[in-house]
Amino acid sequence: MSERGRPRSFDRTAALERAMQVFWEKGYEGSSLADLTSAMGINPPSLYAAFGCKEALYLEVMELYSRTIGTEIWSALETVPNVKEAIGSFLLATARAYSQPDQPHGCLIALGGLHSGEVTKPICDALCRHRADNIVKLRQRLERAVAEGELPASIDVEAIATFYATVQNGMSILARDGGDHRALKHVADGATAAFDALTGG
Amino acid sequence: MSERGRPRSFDRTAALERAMQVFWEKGYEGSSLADLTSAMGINPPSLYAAFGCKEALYLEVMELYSRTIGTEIWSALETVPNVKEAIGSFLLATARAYSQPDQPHGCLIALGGLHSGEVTKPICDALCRHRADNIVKLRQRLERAVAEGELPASIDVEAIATFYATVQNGMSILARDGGDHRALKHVADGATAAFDALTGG
DNA sequence: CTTTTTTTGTATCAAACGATACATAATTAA
DNA sequence: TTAATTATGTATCGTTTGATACAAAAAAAG
Repeated sequence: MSERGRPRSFDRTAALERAMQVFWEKGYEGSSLADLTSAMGINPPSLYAAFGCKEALYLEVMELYSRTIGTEIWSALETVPNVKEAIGSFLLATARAYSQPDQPHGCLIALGGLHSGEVTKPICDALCRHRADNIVKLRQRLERAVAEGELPASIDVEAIATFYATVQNGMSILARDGGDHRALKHVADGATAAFDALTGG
Repeated sequence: MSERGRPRSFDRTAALERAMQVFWEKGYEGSSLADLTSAMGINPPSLYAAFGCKEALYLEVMELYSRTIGTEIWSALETVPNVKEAIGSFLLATARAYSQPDQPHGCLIALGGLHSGEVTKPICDALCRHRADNIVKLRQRLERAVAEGELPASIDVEAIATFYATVQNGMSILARDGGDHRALKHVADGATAAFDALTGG
């Protein structure tokens, strides 16, 4: 790409990961440029040259989060054959991810942009889109189970998908309030135990 | 109390209610003094004379919210005799309150202070205390049901209370994302349907 | 009356905010 | 070499932030 001129003196990916930690912990509005540049180990002009602006940096952080932590949480939903076990594994992965001791608790996406005054419109839209996509993923997994004959076609897939996405989002708040892995696992187990009642089994 | 001096020219309670709307919609950091004074119909010196500072105003708003909207949501939990119906009513009241068309969607307390950088320490502590108290209220209701012989003593009351508080918190995020009363009711119904599985019935 | 007390509106404060101007340094291309 | 290009550090920009100083206004107390 750009080979001419003075080379960048920092690792762009490493800096982005540092920025993710800051935004994840403090939120968009709560993270000042000073917080970010300090954590990233660079000065403002380097940040603006490499990422554009604070908003663009946040959007890029969102994609990084989705690609790494997000994938970690959601992969089991597709890979586990039995639908109830798949959702159970997905919720346990959520409990695990949300209580990692070396990371901010809860989900960057679930907790972001919940107040209109604290994020820009593009960020709010992107966050809402990601959260809506979570419901879609769950619904499609349930539809697959119906297609495979594992669940009756009479179930309300949208309602059940919304239920599990809502439980997961609530787990982010629980994790932020200091809920440990044990507490999160109880919620995951409880929601899994509800599966039969929800699917009319 | 203070009868001497120039009388206040605005309704303190009405102004507090306006402030609640702003904080509820935009969050603490997202609400500027200009937003607040504009909505309250007063100038900064009047705000500071009547409420102290932005932080104190928010804390007072929290109490108002808890006393009004909060009571609206939680009263059924105590008044309904049957514990499953009590929790069901509590969740339906939540669904109703979170989707009022003339109010911000979701709960001021559930959505507040989720990012350390966006609130002061006293506010974060007060919000966490309120949310922890929600779990206590649910646990005590379950303990009452056990004492009344409605549920077996073998159940994990803390785990079940945490589950329902978590579902309720998730409903705030769903409501913020545009989830309507129908979607919220589905979640409430689903969580209520899970009651028997959770209580080993 | 006059004095005292409190509130009000205007105008503004110092600090923090996101974002840049600018000169210098470091690299490639000619 | 020289020119062109890009990144860096310092220092600072204009705005917005939460919060006040101040004088005028409006009430009760003496």
